Amino acid sequence: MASSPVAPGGFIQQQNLVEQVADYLTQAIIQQHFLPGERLSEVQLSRDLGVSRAPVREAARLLESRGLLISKPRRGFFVRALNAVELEDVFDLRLCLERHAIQRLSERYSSDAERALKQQVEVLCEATASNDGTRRIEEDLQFHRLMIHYAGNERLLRAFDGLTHELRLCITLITKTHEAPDTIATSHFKLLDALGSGSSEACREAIDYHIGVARDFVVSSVGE
Amino acid sequence: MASSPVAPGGFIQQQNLVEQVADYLTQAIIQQHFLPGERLSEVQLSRDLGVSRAPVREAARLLESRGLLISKPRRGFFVRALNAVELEDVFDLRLCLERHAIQRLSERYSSDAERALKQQVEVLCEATASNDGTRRIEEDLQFHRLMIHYAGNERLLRAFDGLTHELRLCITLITKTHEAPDTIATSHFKLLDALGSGSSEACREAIDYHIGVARDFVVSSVGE
DNA sequence: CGATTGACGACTGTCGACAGTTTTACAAAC
DNA sequence: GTTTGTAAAACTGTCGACAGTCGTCAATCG
Repeated sequence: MASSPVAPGGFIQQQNLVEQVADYLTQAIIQQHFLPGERLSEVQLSRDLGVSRAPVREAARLLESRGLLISKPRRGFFVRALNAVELEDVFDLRLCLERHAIQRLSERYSSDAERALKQQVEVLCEATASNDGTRRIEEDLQFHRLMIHYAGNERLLRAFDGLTHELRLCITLITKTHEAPDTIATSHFKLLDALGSGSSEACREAIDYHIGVARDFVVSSVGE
Repeated sequence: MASSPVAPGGFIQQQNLVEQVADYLTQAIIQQHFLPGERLSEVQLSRDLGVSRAPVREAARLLESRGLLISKPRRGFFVRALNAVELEDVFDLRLCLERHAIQRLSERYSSDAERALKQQVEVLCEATASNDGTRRIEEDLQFHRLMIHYAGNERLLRAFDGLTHELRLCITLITKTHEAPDTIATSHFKLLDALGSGSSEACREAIDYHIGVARDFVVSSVGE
């Protein structure tokens, strides 16, 4: 979407303001225009965006529920700063969710799901080749999101989405380092192979390795 | 638990209108003063509670993030109605989280944790004997919350708390049916035994059985 | 020179009001 | 009796304003 902070003047007014502000804030946080720990002023934001404080507050509360902001009473909203421990917790929970998802999916693996996942791996490979780090990560997450989607538990998917919001907090840190493109592809193909084999042990092994690599990669990027 | 340093006795008057409204709404929904699917009018609520619409809106958004309400644009907030499928999804996710938690806990089972859990089982037994259905369920959930707390992943605990909010949606349905008191006690003691044995297989087996029973119990209560 | 205190400024929590939209009520036509 | 069209009522989304509170910083005191 619009990556640069737009000047308030002629902007489209199709969606509700809260979502627009939430999108703006999310992008601004991800792109580190607001640094971790930084305080956000409702008044300043509403002035900059040309809206009143009400939608700003609601958007901030939304981002708080997603873990991107934290609010201190009478102090306002602050950009969430993830430390190494919290990040490990996030990946531990992600492992928990994806283990369960791939287990459930292997029990009901349809040709539909297989086709969609294979296509997404191709999109991911393409994104990797394009050298757009952010897009690569988004397509990577999208693959896992699809996997959980086809696992057939909507509530599980919601939990995963909640995690990805937090992962995006340190997305720029991750994009700074470059993983070998072929590694990414083969790593995901192994997941597909495990699913195709129908072996729940193979699935668990594959996802454990996959998430473990991602965790080590991210945690080492953050704990500098 | 470190997260709720509740001051005992008459503590400071809550200064947060939003929290007060949220608590009121939560209780009203749990006690079915607002029925599932019912629409909540911001104006009416603010009149009834003697506050303006702003805190009501924020509280409603909070409850929306907890899954107790859902909002439709330009329509307002509605009490969430869980169908059987969603409820099964909730229990499937709960199984996912608790499997992981008991696994992690068995790896780091301390005498501290053991003591706290045993004490909580006693509290639970007491609550069961008191014939207060709501309190029994709350103490039951508290046991599981403690278990996940001692598993050492704060993020995992948050995910569990998000689930319990949804479970409370049908708490009255559950309390209407009565489980055998001794069954509840022994079921939790088995979890403690599994943890004490240090066997991850035993832990998994115990939690699978435990959550499975709870799921069947609740789903059969709802799917009238 | 360091600690304390008091005023100033900025900000959040809360409020009432207005505009546009959705729902409802009602009447007319078939 | 049913359907359709219209108008009123109610509601949400958004706005600007006010009051209480918190942090800052300079002036004062030890």
